[in-house]
Amino acid sequence: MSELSKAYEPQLVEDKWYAWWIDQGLFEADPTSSKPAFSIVIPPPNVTGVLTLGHVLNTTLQDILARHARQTGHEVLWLPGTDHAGIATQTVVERRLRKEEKKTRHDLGREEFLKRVWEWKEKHGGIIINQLKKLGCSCDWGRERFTMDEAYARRVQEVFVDLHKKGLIYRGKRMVNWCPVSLTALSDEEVIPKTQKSFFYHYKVEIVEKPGTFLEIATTRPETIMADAAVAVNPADPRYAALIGLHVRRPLPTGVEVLLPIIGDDAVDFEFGTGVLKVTPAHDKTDYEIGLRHNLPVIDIMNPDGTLNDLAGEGFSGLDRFEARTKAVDKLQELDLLVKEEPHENNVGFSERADVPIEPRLSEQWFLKYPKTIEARDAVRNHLIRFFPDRWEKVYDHWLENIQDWCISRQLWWGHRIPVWYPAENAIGDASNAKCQVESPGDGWAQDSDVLDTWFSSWLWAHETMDAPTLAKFYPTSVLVTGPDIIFFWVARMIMAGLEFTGEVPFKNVYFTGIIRDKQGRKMSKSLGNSPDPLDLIAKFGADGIRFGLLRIAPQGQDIKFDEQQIVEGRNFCNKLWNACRFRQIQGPIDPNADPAKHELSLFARDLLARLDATIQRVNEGYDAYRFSDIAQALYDFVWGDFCDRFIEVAKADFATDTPRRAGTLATLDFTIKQILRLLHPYAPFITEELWSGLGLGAQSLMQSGWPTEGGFASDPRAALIYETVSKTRNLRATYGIPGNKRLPWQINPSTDWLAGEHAVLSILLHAESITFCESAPQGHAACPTDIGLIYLPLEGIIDAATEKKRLHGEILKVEAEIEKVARKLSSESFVQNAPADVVADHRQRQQDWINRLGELQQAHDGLEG
RNA sequence: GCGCGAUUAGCUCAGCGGUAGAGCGCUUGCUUCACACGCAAGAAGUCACAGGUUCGAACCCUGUAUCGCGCACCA
Repeated sequence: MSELSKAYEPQLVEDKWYAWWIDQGLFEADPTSSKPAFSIVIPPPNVTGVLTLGHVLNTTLQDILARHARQTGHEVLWLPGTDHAGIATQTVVERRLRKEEKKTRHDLGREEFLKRVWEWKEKHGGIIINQLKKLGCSCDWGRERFTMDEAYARRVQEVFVDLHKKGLIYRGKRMVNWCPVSLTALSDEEVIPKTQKSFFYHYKVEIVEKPGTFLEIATTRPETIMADAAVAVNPADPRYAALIGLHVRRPLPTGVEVLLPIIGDDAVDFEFGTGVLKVTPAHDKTDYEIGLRHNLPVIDIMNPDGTLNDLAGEGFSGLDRFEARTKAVDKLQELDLLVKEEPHENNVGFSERADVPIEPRLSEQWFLKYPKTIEARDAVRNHLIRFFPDRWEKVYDHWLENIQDWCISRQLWWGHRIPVWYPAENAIGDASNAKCQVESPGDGWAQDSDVLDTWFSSWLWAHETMDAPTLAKFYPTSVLVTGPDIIFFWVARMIMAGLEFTGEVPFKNVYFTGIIRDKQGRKMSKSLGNSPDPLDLIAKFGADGIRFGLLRIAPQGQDIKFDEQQIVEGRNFCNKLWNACRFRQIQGPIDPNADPAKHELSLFARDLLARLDATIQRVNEGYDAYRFSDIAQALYDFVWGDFCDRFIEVAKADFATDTPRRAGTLATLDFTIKQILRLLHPYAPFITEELWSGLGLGAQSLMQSGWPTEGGFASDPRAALIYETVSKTRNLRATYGIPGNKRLPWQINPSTDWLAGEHAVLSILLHAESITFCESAPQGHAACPTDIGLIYLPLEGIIDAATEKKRLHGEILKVEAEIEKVARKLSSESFVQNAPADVVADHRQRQQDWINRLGELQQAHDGLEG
């Protein structure tokens, strides 16, 4: 083959290999295969979304698992697809419509609007999928699914009908979380509490039966005074208990006299505020419940869009809720009822999508009483499903323990229409004569106008994306890789759905990724503009660079502070590997079947192969424990440190002249490169495939070449002694400002008998002009004690005696400190008596080694003049 | 309020009972025939704080502080 280029250029090879993999059908899952199954369903990204770093992390992890599974002999299904993302997608299309045509969805009508959304989906739906391909994802694309595919959508509706039949789905008038911007109900999980700096407004109301006596009330929402139906105190509160049964005058709206009863209710905390609570059943969840207990009227003063209606009275009607708040305060001031405004921090629920405070609102919605909650809890508690990291088990359990019914209807158009039919258009919402079935009962029947929560379709994703043979082979899936932010939205619900509709858990393991943050620790977000475009990064550094770089800093379940530098390092690592292979290529033809065991090997080769074994073991352990950054680090250390920095450098000695070691060293290189490429392939699929092919290691894809097993090589500690010695001599050079490229005449008085055999290697590593072995200290030389003996350099013209004395003195101080440390430990009776014998022996040995070294240094030091 | 994470070199993070580590950055020297996306050497840390367990603690236990994240009806 042609010679490799000087630097790895990912742009030139990535597309080619991806097309080839597809062409070879390597990502296709065969349900009839006899191999053990390994399966993952992708967490479906929003159909109109674009790739974020979060996706990169998430899908790279899945790709690593999928490729690793293929290499270890599994039949792999990685099932891709997208989610219709109800609110998100509808909002995008509506915004566009407003901008470009100055129209609302109501101007178009339901049918026409949905046509537009589908058009939008067709246009933008493929973007993220293509981006995943750029990343190298090995999904079985022929099985791509969409949550609104015809068959899938039908199943969603069938599931609704089924649960309705079982009595788990019901329609009810409840307090729900209402988003005044999206104009729909939301589930509790879609409400994000945010701490707000607001005000506590204290105002007073007169007690009707005791003119001139006032009660002081503290509220954060004075704009709802007009909807108050009572004033509540705790019956156990001595300050107010006697007032229960009396009445107060409601200050707003002005112009009408409304008397509110003073009621007693345990829900009132008398420590909080003034201990007097204004009860607003229409606009607060707690107040609604109090209202139910006391039979209070529900006075709804708000329109769906958050403006006030006519019941709010003159001057408030039509105002936005926040304008109304200011105005209500002014009004109280005018009436001389405002006592004070106090700065106050409180938690306000925000709509996840629209990012505005939600309104608690009484409304008719469809609710689901979750099925299989007990079984779902047990499945995780008894480790039928394992969470990685396991701390999420507690979070999951706690949520299920306190689970509330799920509001599943949405007042949107984009989504799965609720399969409930009413006898006439004007009867919509009246459950009394409704029919719950997928098909229309016939002419004259009108379908419920609402759609289902998006998660009511995605909770079926693990099984409804598969046909019968696929289910038989690949379900339950092996592992789910997702973010902990959707543990309730998706993970928990999928477990319940799996148990309810398949009788099995949907997956065996769940790996929760961390969340990617910027350098300052903030979440990536569009508005902050701190979210780099992964496509730019791929273009700049290659898909392998971003994959490896990101994975190396993504420890299990810990949030990740993103820094482009990490991607640079990933790219550099790829280039390092590339050049190591290039070095090998320059030495001559490669033997794809090289077997180092068949050769006489240098001690360095044996040491390298032992380290390769250790690396294989580290990597395997990493996969078992889902410790992905450990795997990346193990490979980085081995490739860069053991292979390049050490072995390739000593190998140069074997290639400089035609030595008997040459064949063994070549075989070791070939074998090790082969194993490295296999081990690294899941993390860096493109470059490894390119090298595999380029070096002629196999005609088949690397993906099909199996997984390395440990070769059982024993390490050779002599290698480390040489490497350390070389380090010492380089330090010597640095101390005297002797450039690395200056050749030096070394003399060595060896302390071992095997050193002479390594003459050529030492010559290269020490960058020697000559190396001679001696048996005693030569005249006029400085001595450097090392693990393999005393090494000498001439003083004349190279070493300055005074500087060398100083350097040695520095070393002596360090060694003395070490001796002191070990001695202190060994002098402790209790340590010697209680510590395990081998630990004590270890310390003794260390002490002896340091003492010996000290002696040598002392001698070298004292032997110098000056 | 309850729960969960984090706190180790300037930065990003490993290490989780037996001599404090890596990469980047920094300083210095190298166009040494794979790689300057590189090589080599070096400086740099009372492992947040206080107690405890242990022969021995960055690591285990108990508190405290700071930051972050969940959960909870506190108006």
